[in-house]
Amino acid sequence: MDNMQGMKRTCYCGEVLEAGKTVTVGGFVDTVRNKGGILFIVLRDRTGVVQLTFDDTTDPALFEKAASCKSEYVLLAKGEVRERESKTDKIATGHVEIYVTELRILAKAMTTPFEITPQTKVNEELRLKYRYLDLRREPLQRNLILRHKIAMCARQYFYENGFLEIETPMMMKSTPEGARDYLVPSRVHPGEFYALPQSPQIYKQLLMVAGYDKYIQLARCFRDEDLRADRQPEFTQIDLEMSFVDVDDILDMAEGFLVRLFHDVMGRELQTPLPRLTYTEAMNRFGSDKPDLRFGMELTDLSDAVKDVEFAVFANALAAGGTVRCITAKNAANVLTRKEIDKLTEMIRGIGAKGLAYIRWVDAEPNCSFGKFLKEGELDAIIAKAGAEQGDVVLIVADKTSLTLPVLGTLRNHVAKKLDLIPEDEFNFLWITQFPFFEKDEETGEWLAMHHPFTMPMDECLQYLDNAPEKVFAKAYDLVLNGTELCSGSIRITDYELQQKMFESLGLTKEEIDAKFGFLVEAYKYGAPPHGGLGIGLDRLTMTLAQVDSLRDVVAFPKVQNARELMSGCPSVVEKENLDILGIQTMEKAES
RNA sequence: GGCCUGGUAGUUCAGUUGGUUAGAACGCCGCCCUGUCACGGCGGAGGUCGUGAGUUCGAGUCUCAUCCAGGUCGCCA
Repeated sequence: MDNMQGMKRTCYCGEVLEAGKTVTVGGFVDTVRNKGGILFIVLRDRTGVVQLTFDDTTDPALFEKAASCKSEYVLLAKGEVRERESKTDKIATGHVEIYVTELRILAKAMTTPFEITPQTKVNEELRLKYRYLDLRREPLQRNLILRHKIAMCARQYFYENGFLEIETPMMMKSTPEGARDYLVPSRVHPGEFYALPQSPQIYKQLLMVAGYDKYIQLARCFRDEDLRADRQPEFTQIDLEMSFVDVDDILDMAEGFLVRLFHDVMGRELQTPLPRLTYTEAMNRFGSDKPDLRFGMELTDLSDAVKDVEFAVFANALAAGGTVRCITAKNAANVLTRKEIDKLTEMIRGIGAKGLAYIRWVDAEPNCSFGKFLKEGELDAIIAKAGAEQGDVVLIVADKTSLTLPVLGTLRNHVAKKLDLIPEDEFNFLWITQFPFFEKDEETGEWLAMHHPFTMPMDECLQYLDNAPEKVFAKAYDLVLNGTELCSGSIRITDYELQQKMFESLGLTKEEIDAKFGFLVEAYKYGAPPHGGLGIGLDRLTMTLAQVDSLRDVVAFPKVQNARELMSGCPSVVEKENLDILGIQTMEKAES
């Protein structure tokens, strides 16, 4: 094995573009192609690949050494860059090669458990166990580099706009967010715990009280909940907070960042202002508070058109104060066969719907699943309202409004995917504003805060706080991109009395308030400028811009569904004496 | 915690109503080849069919349990 003494890398593999120069490159062996008297090594680093060429007539010893190289060996090679005799346009450096005069083998490598190639079909479990090898692959490198560029752009943009980056603690008192906390035991205070932040919410609000009127942080956040493709237990937020602002100021600032991001990182122009929908409008039109606007297929209210129909499902839903609504899938009759509609029915039953009525219009006469209940002219009225024509399928759900809308929203996404209606390579942002302040617990009938209890109600709603919680909307907003929630924020309550009132309407006792956030309430008594902010999910943003389906593709060392990290195997059992120091008793983990 | 899908050479997969010695491609090892670039040619090694029970004369194949991974619902304001 060689060392680097006397040699220094002068450029990256992907930068070798010009013949005539002498360069030194370092990297991993991608492939070795030994033709007998001439030998090629493709060397790879994070910028790309370059071909090293060896000739057995010029230096037989060097040729032998090159011939001994295997995949993934780490090499340092010096030589003259030459025009190739036979060029290729398959790689960026395909018109040149390095005629190597000095070669160092800096490290040998075992045969890897899977091939390091851009496209892989390898089981993700194996790739995650050898994550450092998977990360050598070009797509993952590209994603992590994209992530870096987004983070850098965020810092630049917000720094230029006067934001200060301030770190908040990783060990803190539990915040009043909704998720379970990851806890850290205190050795000094046995039986007491820190929580890892679910977000820096409280600290950034206190920074506003402290007068640091524009704050930003790329904040690591932790939530101990079950994972999804778009949910990891630890994630990063571009977290910010501003003073002396109202909703529009914050949205404008965030939009400025997105414009800059798209220009600098994606090389595209973003039209602003971004569309803004209220929560109520989004639910009514798309059945979702994070609608994908890359396609239409909006919901239609059929309640009026079916109000006299003697079909028990519709009549019962309407009588109970519910609704009858539909989506109309244009030209879908061939794809959405009877069998497919049955599958859809089964799917929405899984999310609480009782069933799915449909009109499938293939031949001259539409086929209607509830046709026998219809009187003269009623089908025409429904079809007209739904805007259906021959070739279309109308999918109808009748139930409580709070169930019907999200079910159709799910159906809308599902059908759009099925019909291939979602354009690739399009980025469709929108803001959702005016979220309901309270949410009724279906079981207990209690009103709960939909956002954290420091969210400011809209000015015109304050009068309803005591008597009509359903009429109270919040100065809260989400940013949605292609159906993914990217960002969430609000204006905070800065008035001490109003904050007390909010706590009271949420049923918190004085003792509970004191114990949970006494210090925060106290802080607001010393004068707080109006403020608000938001947190942009860096992981999800990267995932969407990289056009991949899983956060695992944009996180260097992700965790799997059961929150384990397959490479190191953590979480892991710790020595009993360590637990004793912390005053923690655990069940003995069964050894298998 | 519920539901769905998957687990067979290093990797990706095939494997017939249950029946001889479980196959292919890529990778790996050896030899040959002076312009390859998915290099090519010849030869070779490599398997506890996730694990454990059961049914059977006989199980990769059928049954049950269990582990692992993915998706999803609950959950994540």
